[in-house]
Amino acid sequence: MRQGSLQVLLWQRALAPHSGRWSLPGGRLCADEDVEASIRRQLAEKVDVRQLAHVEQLAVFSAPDRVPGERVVATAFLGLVPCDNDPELPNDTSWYPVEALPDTAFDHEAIVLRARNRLRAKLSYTNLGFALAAPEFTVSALRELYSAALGYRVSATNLQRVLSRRGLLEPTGHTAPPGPSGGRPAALFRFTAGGILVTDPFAVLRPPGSARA
Amino acid sequence: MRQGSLQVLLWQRALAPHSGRWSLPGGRLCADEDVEASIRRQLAEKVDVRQLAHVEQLAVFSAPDRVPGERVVATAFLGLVPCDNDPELPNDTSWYPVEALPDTAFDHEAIVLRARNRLRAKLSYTNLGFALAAPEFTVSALRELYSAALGYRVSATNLQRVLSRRGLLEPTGHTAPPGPSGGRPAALFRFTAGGILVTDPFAVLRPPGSARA
DNA sequence: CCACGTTTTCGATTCTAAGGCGAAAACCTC
DNA sequence: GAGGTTTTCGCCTTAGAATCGAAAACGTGG
Repeated sequence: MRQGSLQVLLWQRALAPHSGRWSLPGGRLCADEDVEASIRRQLAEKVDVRQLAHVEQLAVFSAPDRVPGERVVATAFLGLVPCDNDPELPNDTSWYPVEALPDTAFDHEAIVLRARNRLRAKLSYTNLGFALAAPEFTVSALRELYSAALGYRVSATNLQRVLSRRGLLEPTGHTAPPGPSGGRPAALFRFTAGGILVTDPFAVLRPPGSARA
Repeated sequence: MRQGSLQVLLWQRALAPHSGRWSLPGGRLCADEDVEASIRRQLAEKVDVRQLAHVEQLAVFSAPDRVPGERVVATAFLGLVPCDNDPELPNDTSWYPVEALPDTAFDHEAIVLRARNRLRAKLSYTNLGFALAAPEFTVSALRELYSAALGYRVSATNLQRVLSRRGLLEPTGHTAPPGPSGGRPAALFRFTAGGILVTDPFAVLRPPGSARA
């Protein structure tokens, strides 16, 4: 989340093929690492994004002609950077809004769209939002974050109650200063610890008599 | 679904490493195919499972030591065989209940468990069940299928209503003959066409005033 | 310092959809 | 035709999300 919109970190290719186009960070898998270790290493090498709040496998992209001249199979990952973490970026690296991508290399546009869809889906049934938010946040800020990521406006009232009911949200006791035009100071919240929690993947067709603790 | 339980197709390895153990069907990726084409080819070569009702990527397994002596990165797939399709099996191939796997090779047990979890999750919020069911089925048969796959008993009444409400189920007009002990003849249903439909991945936090068409 | 606009928060109500129960329907066998 | 079996359907309950509006807590400007 950057400047009110969902953005993706791209870097401009210097070498052929597709030199000059923008691509997702990545690189080759080494002998002593699995794919997740590899993508974390690639990110740490090229940009200062060592604290990814969340990393998960997205999909394998393996069309034989996806990279001209060479057979390359890519395992795509979805990684989330908290909005309060603004890493130093090299010149050839930049954030781009997911809805307005530049000229991308290979099949990376398709990968980005897939990642966006995965994020949208998971936002609603997990607490994945915590990976995008700052450690402490107001409900309004969280609402803007969800709205931008989901692509439609969500109700702040409902967002707070849904997340609270699920036990994902807890008040910190602090309050944020009101804006320049006044207004009641907003209470600050944080997500409860415990990593990604799937709210209820089997939401429907539950076992009988399981009134959901 | 075989004999009332969720089963997985395994074949017994003839060569080292792990000779004699049971493994998931698979093989090497060729130059002119993507991973999905590859897994379909592997299945068609080794067993008569050409009509998979559903195939989807599961995850990449890439621990450096997952296969001794050689670096092998595997893209695991989840494929579903309808319960009315009983393919001819070679001698070294067999169905095994997911809950009672034999001695498996490599990390294949973990892969199977991951696949089972994915199936369970998707059964509740997609119409993926159609890929396990016969073209026409009774609600009772569908209930048994869901119960076995999910691992707990579901109510036939509720199952029918939930699926119908979502527009995933439609009556064929035919009826199945009653069992040997009598009983009202069951109506036959089919899943509505249209491939896999995600019921509502954004189930919560919907756009305002969207009462779900 | 007091009325007014602003923003957040909280409670009450409505609405949707799943869960549960029992009666009725449609078949068998004896 | 009586009794047992299985399926089907309607009604009711319950949970949780959506909506609405009032109250709280702050600024600003007269």
